[in-house]
Amino acid sequence: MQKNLVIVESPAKAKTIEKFLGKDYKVLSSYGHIRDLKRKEFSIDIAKNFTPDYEIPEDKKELVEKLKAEAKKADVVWLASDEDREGEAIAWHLFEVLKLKPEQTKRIVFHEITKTAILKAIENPREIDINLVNAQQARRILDRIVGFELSPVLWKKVKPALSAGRVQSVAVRLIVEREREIQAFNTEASYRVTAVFLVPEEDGKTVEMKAELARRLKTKEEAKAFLESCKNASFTIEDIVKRPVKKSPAAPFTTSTLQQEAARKLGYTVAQTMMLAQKLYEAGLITYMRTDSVNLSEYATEGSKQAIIGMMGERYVYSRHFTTKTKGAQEAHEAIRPTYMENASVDASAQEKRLYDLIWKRTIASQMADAELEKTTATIGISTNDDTFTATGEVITFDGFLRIYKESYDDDNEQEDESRLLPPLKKGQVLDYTDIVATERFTQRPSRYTEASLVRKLEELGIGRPSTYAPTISTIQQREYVEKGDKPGEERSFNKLTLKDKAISDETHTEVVGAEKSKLLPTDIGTVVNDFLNEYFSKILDYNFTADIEKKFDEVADGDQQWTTIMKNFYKGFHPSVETTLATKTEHKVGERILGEEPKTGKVVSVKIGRFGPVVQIGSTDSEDKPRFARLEKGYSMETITLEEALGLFKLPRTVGEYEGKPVTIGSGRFGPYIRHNDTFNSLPKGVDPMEVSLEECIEIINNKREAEAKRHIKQFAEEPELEILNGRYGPYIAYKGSNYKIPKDVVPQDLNLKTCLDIVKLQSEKAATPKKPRASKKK
DNA sequence: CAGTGAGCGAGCTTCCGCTTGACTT
Repeated sequence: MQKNLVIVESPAKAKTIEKFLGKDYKVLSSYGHIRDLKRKEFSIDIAKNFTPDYEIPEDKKELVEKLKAEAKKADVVWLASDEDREGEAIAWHLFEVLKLKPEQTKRIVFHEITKTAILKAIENPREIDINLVNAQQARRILDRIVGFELSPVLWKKVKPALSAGRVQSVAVRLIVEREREIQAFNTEASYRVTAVFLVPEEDGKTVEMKAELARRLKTKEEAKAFLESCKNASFTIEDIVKRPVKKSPAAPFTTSTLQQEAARKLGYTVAQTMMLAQKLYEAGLITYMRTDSVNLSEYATEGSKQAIIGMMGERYVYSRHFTTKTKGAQEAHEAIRPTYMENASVDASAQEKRLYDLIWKRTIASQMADAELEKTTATIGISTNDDTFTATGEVITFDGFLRIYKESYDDDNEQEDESRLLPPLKKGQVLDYTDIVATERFTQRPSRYTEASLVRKLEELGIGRPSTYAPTISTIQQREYVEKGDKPGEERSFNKLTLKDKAISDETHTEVVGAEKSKLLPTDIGTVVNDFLNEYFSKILDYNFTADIEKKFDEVADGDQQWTTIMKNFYKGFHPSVETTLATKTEHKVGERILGEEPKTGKVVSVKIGRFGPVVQIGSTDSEDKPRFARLEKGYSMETITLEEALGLFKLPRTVGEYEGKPVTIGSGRFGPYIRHNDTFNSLPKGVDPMEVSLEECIEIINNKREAEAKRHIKQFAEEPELEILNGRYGPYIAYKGSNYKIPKDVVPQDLNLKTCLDIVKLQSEKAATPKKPRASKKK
């Protein structure tokens, strides 16, 4: 007979807690929410005060049955989900679904998973906070209304299977607007002047010292005049200022900052980071990885302190308590930190190790002393004018936390290295120069978002939660609103004036600027959808929408406001805009652009979003003959394509000749240009121009493919024609009755006989045949 | 993967936030 049942959200947490609580407690996990609005239906009865229609999803039914059975057996059920809006709702759904009785149910919360914290929580149970639950219901229902009313508008007006939502649509807006800012950006040039002075040292040698003119010069004439004035000038040190500077460590990791630093320092995508962190968490090596809190438990600060003293001594310790500044943070967990601070490294995969190392260092550094630096600024006067040069140097007098960890920034490569030391200088000292250079510099356009910098921006706006940053980024890419890609830089020439040996030289140099790798770029579809939503649903796309509505959810949580009132007010404004948008008949399709006329026929040439993406169309539907279509190939965008380029897309398919009595044609399909011959399709390799490719080249490609196809079949057995050894993308494998089986590495596939093949099949199908319920999601 | 698309027609697509699986031929 079980006395106590404790339910938490995560199974890893359950395992740990069970150890602390002993025999009288059974600890199970709910695996997050156990009930939600129906997946495929609207599930909200607007007329009945927004009554939600909840259901237990298919893949949760077995679990819920188990929880029900265990709850029945227990005297007391402790609902120990997280202490935030979602956690409270999970507790409430459990209470409802498991049909718990109030007198047998206790709601408890704890912020750290230690024995004392949990025992303390058990001593201080409370009841479910229905206001907090209602705030969650309001959040959930509002998101469903927005998503399920807006998306169908897009299906009708733009393209089927698109989506819109409170979070994803704003994420897309950020990316589209950044792209527009970049297009509209005007660079301004100015001249930056640097000088190299010679400073004599005590031993008679001289060292070079770099200095920069305190202001920038606007024009080439101005720069030239300035250098001219320096020709016969003398340079004197007018002032030397030394001042101490302190640097403090960054706060411990939250989900968002971990994603950013792992991207900058380790090159991980946000999804990768989360996957590795999950592994570390499940292995008990780090605390929970989805958090917006920078708080460390006392256990962690104490552990850090001991580790720092042990490694570096007392002087390096400085206990700090960080507080969250993030909008809408709910702080149900600790910051992300190592479970045990004494573990400087762990036994895990190479990638996991690197992530752990980052987390360990960041945590330790957050509990370390400030770094102390001495910054020296020398001002150098010019005898012939009022301008001054400044030389700066920096020395670290005490490394403090920098000994362990230095935070990275997105524009690190742009930053000048100031960590150099100035040579010994005296006030009044006169210096010679070796050269003075005026270089033309340009203002920089904003840079495109990376996955991680988009996460940072979303968090700053209070949009999205730690558990959704990675999924949101994947959604907007799946919908093809955004794609990750590179932008080549542009060549730009700049002017450089050098004063050396009392002569001024004038040179033009070139540089490549603005090259970007793995950035988020808006697609045509993303741009069209964004502009459409922004025009008709500007309120939802407003960067402050989430923050404003969150304030109202907080009022609900505090009991100052009915959740249904919030919904009524929102719906009153929102729903009519959906109705009118649907009713609005427009002459042109959303995003359509007329390019001109086809010279031969005079038919209208336009670009628009078709059923399968952006297309060029010649002719209209109301004319007698059907319009012709061509996909927009990569490299073209609806906003910039010209009439000539658009017409060029209709040059395919073209016939290049005949081979084996059958025509060879070049076409352009969903996956790029291809050669069609005798009902076979052969992709054209990259770099081959589909307009220029010759018949001979095509024949070679066709034959190569045939050869590869022939090599695909390694072996087959007369006794069992259904079994084949094939060569695939991942090497040789066995294909048998519609399934594929891996061939062990130490086996030469040619040497396999039928029996060993069947053994492999048998072995692997047994392994795979863990009798789990079939996956709910079906693939098309 | 599959190389399509103005209308005969049915039915489908979609949100955000909480969790971890089952897949890697």
